[in-house]
Amino acid sequence: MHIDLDSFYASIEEVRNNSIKGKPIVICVYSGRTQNSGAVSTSNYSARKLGIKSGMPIVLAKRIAMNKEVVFLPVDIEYYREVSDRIMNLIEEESDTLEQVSIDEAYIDVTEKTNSNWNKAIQVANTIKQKILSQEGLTASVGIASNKFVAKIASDFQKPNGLTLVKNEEIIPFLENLKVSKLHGIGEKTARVLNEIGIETSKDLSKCDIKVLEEIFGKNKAKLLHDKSLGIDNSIVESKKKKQLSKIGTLKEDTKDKKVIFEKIIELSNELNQKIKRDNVSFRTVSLITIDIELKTHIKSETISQANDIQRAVPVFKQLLNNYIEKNSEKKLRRIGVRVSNLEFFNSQRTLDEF
DNA sequence: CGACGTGTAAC
DNA sequence: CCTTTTACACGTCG
Repeated sequence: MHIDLDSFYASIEEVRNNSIKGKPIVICVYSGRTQNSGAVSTSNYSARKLGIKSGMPIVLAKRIAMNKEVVFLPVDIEYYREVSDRIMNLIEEESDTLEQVSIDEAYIDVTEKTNSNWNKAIQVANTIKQKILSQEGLTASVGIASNKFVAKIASDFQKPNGLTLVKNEEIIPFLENLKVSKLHGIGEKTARVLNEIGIETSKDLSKCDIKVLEEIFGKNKAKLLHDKSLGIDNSIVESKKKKQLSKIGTLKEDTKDKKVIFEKIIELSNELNQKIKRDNVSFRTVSLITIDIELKTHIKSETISQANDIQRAVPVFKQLLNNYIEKNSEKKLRRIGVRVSNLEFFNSQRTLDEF
């Protein structure tokens, strides 16, 4: 089963403030560069009808919103996480296994609990939907199928507040007419390449000779694409450990001034350190993410001995920045980020100052 | 085989 | 006009 909280951030804000309920709501990530620089994180369905969508520049959204009553709010991720945690706990209680994939999405396995009975699965889904509604005032869209991939697409089929069951014999007819870009894992690039060779729908893809796909995408990806077209997915529902933590930010203005950039690195490092402490992890690999004025991203990394505090990473960031500036003396930077990976989790038991 | 950089994808 | 965070595959190098 795949459970997707409907326009999560925007819906939470509606619950928080009854006076904006039903109005178009746009949740924004302000970059702090100018008054309205930044992007739209989430909009509710009322705002989507106007054409305000995720990822859109805020300035553009405001232009569309001109002369209309549209509510713009900044993201309050801390609060959304609290709500999310409560909901995930509630979902977990109704599941054999929970796999949370993001703040507003989860897969659950209910094979045991339902004895592989579709009707029982629908009951479980409705119980979960009802609890989320009564306890948090939010709606969710649910997809039920015999694998994660089909469940994911099913949850997207009727939104918001949907419930879609796809039984095994319904998988092919269900997928058949979908555009390839609707298949989870096929993004913009892959869809474009497929379109170029005349493949528009899932059906087209399933009929395409695997050899042809191998020519273009290589053996592994070809198999993956072919499986997707037939709704085949053997991956299991399992909770996964985080593999990296990062924090990225936008510079006040494009610059190549080492001092200015490093100040931002320090600021981001402190924020990243909070995450490191919160998750109680140590790290071995340290990366500096640079995004230049053309929005091209570069990542430079270095692996060090195990550390549990960002203090150990800061000199590495400095070094990586020096290297970058040396090699790209002409290029100004727009954004900068810090990342740690090669993580190891600790029991709260273990004392940390042994490093 | 581990480390690293890049591309793709999703949220 | 252009945010943030994470994952994973693949090629390459030593």
